[in-house]
Amino acid sequence: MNDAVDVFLSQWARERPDLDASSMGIVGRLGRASQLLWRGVESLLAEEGLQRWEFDVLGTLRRSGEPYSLSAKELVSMTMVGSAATTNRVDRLAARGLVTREVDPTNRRRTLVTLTPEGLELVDRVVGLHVANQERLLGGIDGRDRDQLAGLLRKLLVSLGDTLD
Amino acid sequence: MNDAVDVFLSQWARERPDLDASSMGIVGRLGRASQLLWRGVESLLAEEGLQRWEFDVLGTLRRSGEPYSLSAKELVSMTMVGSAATTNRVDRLAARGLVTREVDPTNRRRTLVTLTPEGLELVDRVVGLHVANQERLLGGIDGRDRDQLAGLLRKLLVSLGDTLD
DNA sequence: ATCGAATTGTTCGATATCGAAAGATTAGGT
DNA sequence: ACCTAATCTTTCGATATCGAACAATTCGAT
Repeated sequence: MNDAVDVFLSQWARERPDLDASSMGIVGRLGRASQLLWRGVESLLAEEGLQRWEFDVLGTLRRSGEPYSLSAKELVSMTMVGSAATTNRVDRLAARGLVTREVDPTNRRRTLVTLTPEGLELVDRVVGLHVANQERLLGGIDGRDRDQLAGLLRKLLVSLGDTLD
Repeated sequence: MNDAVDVFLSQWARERPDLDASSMGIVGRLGRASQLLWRGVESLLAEEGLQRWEFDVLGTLRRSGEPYSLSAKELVSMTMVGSAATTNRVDRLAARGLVTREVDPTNRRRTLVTLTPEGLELVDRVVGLHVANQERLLGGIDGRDRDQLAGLLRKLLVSLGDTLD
């Protein structure tokens, strides 16, 4: 059984036999797998009335622990999206009543974003479904392979400098 | 050494110990690794005056072989981007003189997109640098791990249904 | 106390994407 | 031949993002 990247690689091998395309295969498969997995994630979230970016923000607040409150800056660094997009996201979540936005009284430059009870209830319910769904999406590879994959990805990430300061 | 996903996972483990977050770890690491690798790819392409989507289209035409010509529909299916975006991309590449757009005389519903000599020269030069760059980006993991990773990703992709018709 | 630099968020303009509707062409059945 | 359905591409409106410019606040040195 071939995957879509096999075709990609054989085309390059035919057209440019001078190049060793094996590293293209890894980068290509990583991107492709990530894309397909996230598509599966999005489809579950959509059933619960959430977009991926919404779950991203709500989940970030939730996993930060009580009082489920982060500054805009912290959200930026934890979600890997820019400050402009974060402003926009918080606007829309606040409009849905899932978070509140308030000025931090101890430092009025900061905006505190906090889960509302509705937001907390929603994210706590959806995260369970989300985990089960990811389990299902990975169902095609068994536990041993899964551990191996996790380990290799971790090694790759560390080598790419994906560490926290 | 921890990667950024370790923190993510330990936060969830603290807040929701009832959930088994290991599958979240795989999906998260895949997405993260893919993001970081593509960032490295983009940075090389930018040095050559190309954006990722441009290389994506030019490379797709190049690897299709002579006469380096595909219909818009074929481009859509090979690049995984919608038809509206493809129209837009071809517009801009044609404006740069890297491809031509012509109506297929044998079926005037079809638009044929073809590499110009300039486009061919460019993509043939850049793809070599691109491959070397990907080799560099993956430099942190050795050959054995790389093969293992490629195999696992391939298995995952097949299980996700990423096959060609 | 006050001025300039640093920090934090928001606004603005540009960019790229998608889905749905529309336009143009071809194929198929009668 | 003709009409309808199918195919292929483009257009349009909506969405989400980014970087740079801007505004507000705080910090630090004098």
